Amino acid sequence: MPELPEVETVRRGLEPVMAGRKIIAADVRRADLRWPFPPDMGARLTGRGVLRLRRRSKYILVDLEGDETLLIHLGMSGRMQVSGSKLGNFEHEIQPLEKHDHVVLDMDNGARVAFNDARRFGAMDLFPTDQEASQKLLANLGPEPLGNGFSVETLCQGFEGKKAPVKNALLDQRIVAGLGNIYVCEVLHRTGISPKRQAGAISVQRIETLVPAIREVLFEAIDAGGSSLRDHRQADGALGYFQHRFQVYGREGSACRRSGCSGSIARIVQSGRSSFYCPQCQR
DNA sequence: ACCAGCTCCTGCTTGC
DNA sequence: TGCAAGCAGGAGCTGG
Repeated sequence: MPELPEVETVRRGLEPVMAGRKIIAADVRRADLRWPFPPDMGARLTGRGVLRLRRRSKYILVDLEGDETLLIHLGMSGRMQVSGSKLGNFEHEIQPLEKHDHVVLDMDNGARVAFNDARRFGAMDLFPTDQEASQKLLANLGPEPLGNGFSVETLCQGFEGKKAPVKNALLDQRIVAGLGNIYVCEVLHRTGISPKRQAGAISVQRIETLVPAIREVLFEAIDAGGSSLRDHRQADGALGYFQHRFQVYGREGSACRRSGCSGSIARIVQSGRSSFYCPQCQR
C-alpha cells in the first residue's frame, strides 16, 4: 500500500515516541515476513537506544546506538501502530495484540509500537549504518523526489532510450524512488501526459512540468497524512485523507475534474497494474 | 539490457 | 446469504 507520502506520515508519527528513547523489549512473533528476519533480531533490538528515524524512498530507517540501522518496509499492507503514549490529540492505552502483529517494540517511555502486516509483503533488516549503499533494498534506488538529487536533468537521463510506457518508468524505483501506482496516476493526470506514452519519447518541456508536479503531489499528500484506502493508518491510528483529492485514481467511469475537460476517467492495465487516466486531456 | 508477466499473502468487494 | 472470483498501495524474479 504505502507509497512515499504514507511512509513519511508513519515516520513522522513514530519519531516522537521512538527517537531518543530506548527499546526495552522486542517481541519477534514469527521468523519472517517477505524474507527471514535477521538472526536474533529480537535480542539485537532489545536494550538498544534509538537515535533518529529517517526515510529513504518507501523505507523507514531507524538509526540505533551501536552504528546499526533497522530498516522497515511496510510492503502493501503494513502498519506501525503506536499505543500507550500521548500522540497529538490522541491518548492511547496499550492495545492488546492483534492478528498479524508480527513485531512488537516496547519503548522506555511506555509506548508500544506494533508492526502489523496482513499480507506479509513487508520486511525488516538490520545493517551497519555506514553501509547503506550496499544494503540490498537500498542499493539501486534512484534519487529522492523531494531531495536535491531529483531534477529535470536526472529524470531526462532516467527516461532516455526507454521504450516502456512513462507509467512504468515512473514506477521504476531506479529512476525515481518512492512513487507508487496511485501517485504516478495522479501526477500524469496533473501534467496531461498519457500513461501509455513511451518514456523515451517525452519531450524536455513535459519533463520540466513533470518534476515540479511530482513534488507538489507528494507534498500535498504528506500534508494530508497520506491516502487511506484499505490499510494505511497514521501511527496514531488516524486516517489519511488525500484519497478525497484523487483526480483519477479509483475513479473509472467518473467525469474528469480538469476544468474545461468533458472526458471521463478510464482504467487500463499496464504490466498487470491498473492505470487510471483521462483519454481526453492526457495525451 | 530491457521489459512484461508472474509471484508472494490475506482480506475486502463484487457478482452470480 | 453464500460462495468464488477478482482485486489491492510493492517489488524481486524469471524468461522472452
